[in-house]
Amino acid sequence: MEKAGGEAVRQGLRERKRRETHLRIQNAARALFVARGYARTTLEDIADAANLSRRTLFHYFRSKDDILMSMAGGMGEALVQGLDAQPPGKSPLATMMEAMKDIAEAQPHEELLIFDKVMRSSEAVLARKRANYILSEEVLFEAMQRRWPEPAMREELRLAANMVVSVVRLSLEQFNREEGKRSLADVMNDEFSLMRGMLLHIR
Amino acid sequence: MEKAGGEAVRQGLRERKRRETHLRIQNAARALFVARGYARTTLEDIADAANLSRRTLFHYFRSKDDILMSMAGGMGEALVQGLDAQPPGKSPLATMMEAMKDIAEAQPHEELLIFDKVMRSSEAVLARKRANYILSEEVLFEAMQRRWPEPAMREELRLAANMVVSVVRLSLEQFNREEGKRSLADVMNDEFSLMRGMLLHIR
DNA sequence: AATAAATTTGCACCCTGTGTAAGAATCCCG
DNA sequence: CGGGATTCTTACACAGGGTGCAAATTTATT
Repeated sequence: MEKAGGEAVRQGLRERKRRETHLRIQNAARALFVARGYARTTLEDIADAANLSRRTLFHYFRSKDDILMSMAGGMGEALVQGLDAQPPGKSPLATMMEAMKDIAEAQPHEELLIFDKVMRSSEAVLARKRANYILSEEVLFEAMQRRWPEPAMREELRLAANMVVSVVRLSLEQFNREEGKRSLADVMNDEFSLMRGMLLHIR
Repeated sequence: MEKAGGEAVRQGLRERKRRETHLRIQNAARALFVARGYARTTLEDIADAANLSRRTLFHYFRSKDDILMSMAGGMGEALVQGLDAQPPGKSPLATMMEAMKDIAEAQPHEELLIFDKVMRSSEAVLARKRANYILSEEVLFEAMQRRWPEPAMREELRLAANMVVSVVRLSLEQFNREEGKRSLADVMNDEFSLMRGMLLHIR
C-alpha cells in the first residue's frame, strides 16, 4: 500500500473501522428505538443487533442516552455553523435571526416529526433532550463570544443565545403540535414577531 | 382523643408519620449530598441514615433524583403563586414581571448558593435540573392560561412563560456567578431591561 | 516476523429501580 | 376492647445501566 497518498487516511483501517462501527451502532439503535421505544430496548439488544458486545458499546458511547442524543444532530452545532456563515455588520440578535432562517429551511421535516415521537416514549429521554437545549445555548453563546469578544457584550450575548434557542425550541414544539402544517421557518418567524410585539408594548 | 377538633387531623397518626418520614429522608439526604456529593451517596446510605429500608424510599420518592429535586422547591409553583397574587388588568408579561420581583425578594439567598454547588456535583443532576426549568415553564403556562383563557392568546402565553422562566434562570446563573454580590431582584431587573433593549432596536 | 499499541471481550461487581409476597402497624367499627 | 380491613414496611429476587480489570484479539510499525 502506498504511504504517500495524502493524510486523509490517518491511521487507515483503524479509523475507518471505528467510524463504521459507530454508524452501525447508531443505525441498529435507531431501528430498535423506533420499533419498540427507548425504554424497552436494552443495551444488549443493541449490542446484538450491531454485532458486538455490550461492553464495547461503552467504548463508543458514554451511556444509552448518548446513543439517542447522538442522532438528534446537535442543534447547538447547527446554530454555530449558521452563525459562522453570516456576514458581519449586524447585531447579534439580527445575525442569529438570519442564521435561524437558513437552518430551518435546511431541516428534513419528516425526520423531525419521527424523532419527536421517540423522544416522548420515555420520561428520562425527554428530560435529557430538554437539558440539551440549555447545552445548545451554551455552545451558541461561546461561538457568539468569539464573534463579539467585547466583555461589555457578554450578558447581551447570553440573552441573545437564550432567546434564539428558546424560539427554536418553541417553534419546534409548535411545529410538532401542528404536525408540520406550516413550514418550520414560517413558524419561527411568527414566534419571533410575537415575542418582539410583547416586549414592545408592555402594558 | 377528641374527634371534633377540626379536620386538620385527617387520618391521624398515619398521615403525621408519613410527613415526618418524608422530612427525615430529605434531611438525611441533604446532609449526605452536601457532605459527599450526589453521586457518591447511595440510596442505601440514605436509607440507613433515615432509619428505614432501601425499598421503602421508593414509597416516598420515585427516584434518587426526586429526592434532590424535592428540596429545590419548585420554581414553577412559586411563579404560579406569584401570578395568583397579582391584581388583574395588566398584560401577561407585565403581570409576571411584578410576580417575579416579589418572588426574588422572598428568596433565602444563602440557600441558593449552597444548592447550586450540590447541583454541579453530578452531570445527571444538572441535566435533570435543567429539564425542570422547562417543566416550570409548562406549569406556569397552564396557570397563565387559566387567567387568560382566550385561545387567541395561547402562543403569546407560551412565549411569555418561556421568557419569564428564562429570565429567572439566567438571573439565577448570573447571581451565582457573582456569588451573590447583587440581590437577585436587581439582577433580574437588569436582565429584563437588556432583553427588552435588544428587541427594541434590532439592527 | 516480531514487537508495540489499540480494540474487543468476558467477568465480576456496584447501583438504581421494580415486582411480589409476607409481616407489622394503624385504622375503623361493632 | 377486639378483630377484620387497610396501609406501611421490609426482605428477596431480579432486570438493566454502568465501571474496573485483565486476558485475548486485531491493527500498526519497523
